[in-house]
Amino acid sequence: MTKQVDKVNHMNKHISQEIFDAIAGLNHQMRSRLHQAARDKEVAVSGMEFRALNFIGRKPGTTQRDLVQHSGRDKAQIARIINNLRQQELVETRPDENDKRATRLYLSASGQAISDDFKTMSQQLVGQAIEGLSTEECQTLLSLLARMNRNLDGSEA
Amino acid sequence: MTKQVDKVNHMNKHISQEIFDAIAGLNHQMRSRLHQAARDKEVAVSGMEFRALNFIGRKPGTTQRDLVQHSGRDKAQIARIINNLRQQELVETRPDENDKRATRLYLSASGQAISDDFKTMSQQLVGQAIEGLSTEECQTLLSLLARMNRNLDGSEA
DNA sequence: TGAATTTGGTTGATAATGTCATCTACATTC
DNA sequence: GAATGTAGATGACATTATCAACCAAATTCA
Repeated sequence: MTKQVDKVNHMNKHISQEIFDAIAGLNHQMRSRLHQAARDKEVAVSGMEFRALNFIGRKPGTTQRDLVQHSGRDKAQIARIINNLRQQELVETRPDENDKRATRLYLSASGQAISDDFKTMSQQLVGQAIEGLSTEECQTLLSLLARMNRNLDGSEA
Repeated sequence: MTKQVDKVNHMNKHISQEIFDAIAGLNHQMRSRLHQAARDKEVAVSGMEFRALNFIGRKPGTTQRDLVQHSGRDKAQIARIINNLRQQELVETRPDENDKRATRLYLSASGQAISDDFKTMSQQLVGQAIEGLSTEECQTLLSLLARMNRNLDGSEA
């Protein structure tokens, strides 16, 4: 394992730099375009809020805790995002039966609508980014990214 | 070309979503760890400042304009970053001979040192992320990311 | 040449994102 | 039942990003 790392590091010092830059650049591009698209469509939800909506849409009944775990963000940030969404009545909450501390999260109808809207936008965006890439290449990309994410997730105590 | 996009979109609607999430997640992980590492080492330079240092190191004599173009960031942000770096005496500036508006940017000795320091950190970080990936896989990853970046760069007027 | 426009860079205002520490109420452990 | 852990809320703050308005030098072109 460590041997592998050394080998890679030794072979291409500059590649890590480029990978870092490439990811940062892509992320920024995607964010700012999504932001722009949202403004154009006058959707009053910002990036992280959208991602939270999406997550809740995929997993109705999740908790903030789950969101924190999945996103890696600070719980304070998540709490505020959820609070915003709740005030805009895009998510509804129900207390957990078993654990009175936790609140379970669901999309409201308008939340669902916005989530769908935004999903379409982000699909178009990513679609544009992966224009010319074959399905296999997308799969490869995704699996590589996933592995990297796992490497980083696992490492920190 | 368009046929290709449609095909991909049709085949895997959810993949774009996952790619988006994966990139955002990776970016966040890398940023926050780099930030942490910087704090630990008591390097008083933050993420974007570091990237600017790096860029200037790679291309001595660049201008803010180049940085804006390369990074895709707002010129106001770049201006402030450069200003900070200049105040910390990490970059030096010389007026452009031909164009009296422009100022050319160079690393000072301490700027160079910090840049090197930071480069090592980010290499370790990315090294950790790509642990277990073969050199070929890294190359593939990088070329896919680069293609995506190009797709997005080219598209917006 | 001189007016109009563009371009490199600066500044102010403000929004979005992220981090840390502290606090509460409930849950779990022992 | 006391100690400890966990879900979430809140205050304070730093970083990152965007937009608009601005100045001065450069370029265009009438």
